[in-house]
Amino acid sequence: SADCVLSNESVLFTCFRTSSPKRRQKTRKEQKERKWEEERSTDGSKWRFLEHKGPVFAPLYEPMPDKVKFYYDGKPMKLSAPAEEVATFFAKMLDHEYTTKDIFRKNFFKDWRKEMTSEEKTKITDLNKCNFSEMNEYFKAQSEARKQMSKEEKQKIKEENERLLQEYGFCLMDNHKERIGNFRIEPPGLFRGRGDHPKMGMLKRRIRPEDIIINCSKDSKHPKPPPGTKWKEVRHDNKVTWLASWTENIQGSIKYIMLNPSSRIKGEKDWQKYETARRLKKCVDRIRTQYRDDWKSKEMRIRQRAVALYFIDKLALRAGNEKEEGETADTVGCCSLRVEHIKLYPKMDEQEYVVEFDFLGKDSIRYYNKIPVEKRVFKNLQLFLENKQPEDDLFDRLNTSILNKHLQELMDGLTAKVFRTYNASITLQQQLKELASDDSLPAKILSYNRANRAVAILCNHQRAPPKTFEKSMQNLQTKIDEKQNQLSAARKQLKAAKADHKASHDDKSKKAVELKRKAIQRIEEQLMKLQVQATDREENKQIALGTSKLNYLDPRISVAWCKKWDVPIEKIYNKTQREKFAWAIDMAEKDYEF
DNA sequence: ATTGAGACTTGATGGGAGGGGC
DNA sequence: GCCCCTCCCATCAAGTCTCAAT
Repeated sequence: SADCVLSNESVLFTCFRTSSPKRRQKTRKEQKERKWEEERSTDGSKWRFLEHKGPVFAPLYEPMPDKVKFYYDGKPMKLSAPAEEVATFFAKMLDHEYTTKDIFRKNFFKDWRKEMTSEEKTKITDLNKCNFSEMNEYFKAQSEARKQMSKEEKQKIKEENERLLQEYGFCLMDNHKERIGNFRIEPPGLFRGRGDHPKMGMLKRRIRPEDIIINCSKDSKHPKPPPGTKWKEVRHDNKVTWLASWTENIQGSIKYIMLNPSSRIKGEKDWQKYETARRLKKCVDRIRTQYRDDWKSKEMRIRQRAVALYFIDKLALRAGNEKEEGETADTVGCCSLRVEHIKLYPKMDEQEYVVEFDFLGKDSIRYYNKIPVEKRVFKNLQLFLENKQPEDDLFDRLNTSILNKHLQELMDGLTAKVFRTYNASITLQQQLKELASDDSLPAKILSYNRANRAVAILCNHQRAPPKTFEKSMQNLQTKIDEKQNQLSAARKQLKAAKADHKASHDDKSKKAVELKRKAIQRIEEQLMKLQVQATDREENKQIALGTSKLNYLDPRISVAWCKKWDVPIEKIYNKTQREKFAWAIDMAEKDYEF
C-alpha cells in the first residue's frame, strides 16, 4: 500500500510523461492535444495568462404591448415597468403546477410587491385577484410564432448566436484558446427549487455589470463593461479557475463563469479524480478490513464512522453534509441520515438483518433500498437507534468533516466521494468483462449500456419516465411486428422462388433466389436491431445513464473497451463527450486497466 | 469544534435541432 | 420532402470539500 501515500501531484506528472509513447505517431492530434503534456506549476497556481471578453448579459426587459392587459379584481390595470416584468415571470409559468403551490405563491407575491410603486402596493393586496391570463396567452402566441418562423429568420438567429459564441464563448488561457462553459449570465426569473423548497417562487434578480467580479491576468486585455457601466471589481487571482463571478440573491451563494469540460484545466482535474480513485483501488481491501474491525470498537464515534463508511462504500451513498434548516429542501446523505430514514428487519422473507432505506437525497430524488447487512452492522444500527426520536440523527457522533478527516489519514486525497467514483468505475470494468462477447455491433452496444446501467442503478441516477415512453414503446413494438410480418412474407417468397428455380433451372430464377436470400438477411438484421433497441429502452425507463457516464466512469475504461472490441468510439461518446474525454481517448490503449 | 465563504463537481430537466423512416 | 422522435445541450440548482476565522 505504499502506492496509497503517493500524492496526486506526483502520480499526475508520472502519467503525463510515461502514459502513451504511441502518441508520437499521431500527426494531426499531436498538434491539437499538446496541452495534456505541458508542465504544471506546483505552487497551486492554475494559470499564468488569462484573457477573455467578460460575460454576456441577459437581454433587457421588453414591455408588454398595450393591448395585453393585466387585470386586478376584474379591472384592467397598467403596471409600472418593474412590476410588469416580475408579473410576466409569473404569467409565463401559469400552466405549471408550481404556481398553484402555496409557498410558491406566497414567496412570489412578497417579492413582487417589493418591485411595485406605492400606488400599486396599495391596490394589489391579493394574488388571487390577479389575472395574468392575457399575458400568458401572449407568451404562448410568441413561442408559437417563433416555431412558425421562416427558415431565413431562424438562420439569422442562429448566426447571431454563433457570432456571440465566437466573440464571448472563448478565452485565452496560457497558450490555448479554450471554450467557456457558461458565458451567458442567468436571466432574471422566479426561483424554482427542486422538491419541497422553502424559497420556491422568490424573485431571482437581474444581474448587472456592477455585480460582476472579473478575473483575468494583469497583462491581458481586460474585458470592457457595457457602455455606461462598471464592473464590481477586476482581480487577477491565478489560484482559481473562474473568469467571472457574482453573488446570487436566493441563497446568497456565489456563481461562476468557468471553462468548458473540454478545457485543459477541467480535463486535468477530471483525470486526477480518476487517478485518486485508482489509488483507492490499491488500498480498498485494507480500508475495508479496518472499518469491519471498527464495528467492534468500544468507542461509539468510531463504530458510527465505520458503519457510515460501510454504507458509503457498499451503497455508494453521498457524504451528506449538514444543511441550514429552512434554507433548502430537506434532503440527506449518509452522515445526515435520520432515524426516520431507516427501518430494521431482523427477518424479512428469506433474508436476515435487512435494512430498509427510504429518504430524499440530492435533488430530492428518493433513495429506496432494502439490503441485508452483516449481523454486526445490524446490531450497531440497533444501538445507534436506542432512545432516539424519528427526527434525530442516526449518526449523532459523526459528520462529513470527521469522516473525511479520517479518510484522509487512510489515504492521501481520500474523501467520501472517491468511493462513488471508485465503485462506479470498477463496476463498469467488471461488467464489461462479464458481458464481453463477439456479438454484432448493436449487441455490443447493448452490453455496454447494460454495464453503464448497472452503475447508474448503483448511484441511484433516476429519471422521470419520459412522457412519451408508453407511446414510443408501442410504436417500436408495432415496428417489430411489421418487421416480423415482412420476414415471414419474405420467407414465403424465397420458398416460391426456390420452387420456381427448381422448375425452370434458368439463370434468372437463380438470381431471384439469391436476391430473396439477401432480402431475408437484411430483414433479419433490421429485426434484431429493433429488438435490441426495445430491450435497451425498456430497461432504461427510469434510469438516467448520462450522469454516471459523464462524472463517474473513468473514460479510459470505455476507450479501451472500444479498442478491444473494435467498436467505434462515436458509438459510445457523442461529439461533446469526445471533447470532454479527449485526454482519455488520447491516452488509453486497449489493455488499459482501471 | 463550529461556522461560513468560496470553489468546484454533480444533477435532473426541457426545448429544440437535426437525423432517420416513410 | 415531411414529420416524428430522439438525443443533444444549455440551464441552473444542489451537492462536496477546503480553508480560514472565531
